[in-house]
Amino acid sequence: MAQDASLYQRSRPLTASELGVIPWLKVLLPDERERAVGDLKITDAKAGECICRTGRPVTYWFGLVDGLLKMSTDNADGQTMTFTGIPPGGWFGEGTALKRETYRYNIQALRKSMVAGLHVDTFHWLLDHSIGFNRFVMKQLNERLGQFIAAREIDRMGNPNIRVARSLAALFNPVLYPGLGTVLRITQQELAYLVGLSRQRVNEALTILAAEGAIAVEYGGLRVLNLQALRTGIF
DNA sequence: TCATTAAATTGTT
DNA sequence: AACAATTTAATGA
Repeated sequence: MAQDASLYQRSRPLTASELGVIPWLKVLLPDERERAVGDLKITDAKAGECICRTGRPVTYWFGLVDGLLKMSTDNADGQTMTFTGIPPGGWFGEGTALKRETYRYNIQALRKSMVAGLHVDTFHWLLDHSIGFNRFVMKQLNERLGQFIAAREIDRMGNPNIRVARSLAALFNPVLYPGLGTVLRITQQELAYLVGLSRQRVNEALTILAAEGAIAVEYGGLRVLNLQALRTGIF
């Protein structure tokens, strides 16, 4: 339950390889890129730690360099509803950063993660100066909208197998998370937290999905063989 | 580089 | 929820 402030204090500049994971840097012009890189900070987040909590003022636009995050919100009953997971290369909070509001959801680290932050002022400067950056953010917002709608459907679905399948498909969404290849490093325990099922039920679902040929289960992760099948639930 | 040990992850009950 | 089996990571010769 560390505060945001302590996160920032542990921050440091990024290494070259860490910069390579940030998708939108590639669409910037040299001078824009220089300014953005100069302002980027990176911090470690321990497993279970909160990156941002609802109600806190926005100071940074966040992106994941390494690890796995979960985006969720607490509804009135105290139940937490998970919208989506965020794999490396994913950036979030642009909606709230745009309006300089407070966060509307929680971002929690599912395992030890490295989180990069860009100050909102620089975020706005990029919006004012870079066409490429605007295009990236717009595409991101549009995709996110679709994800939130899909998340509602997933939560309504009773069949856990389909639920796991859809959640995996969401994690693999290549537009929103371009940094991801075909292998997803996620343990079944982490996936269970993400989907909101028990680990053994997730294990069962994964076995079925593997038998259908949609994925291949590996130690400490899995490989997506048929993304279309995961999305539609038709094999 | 290889062997041994510890830790993490998975598959079952 | 607890167990055993398996895989990876770490350690040291």
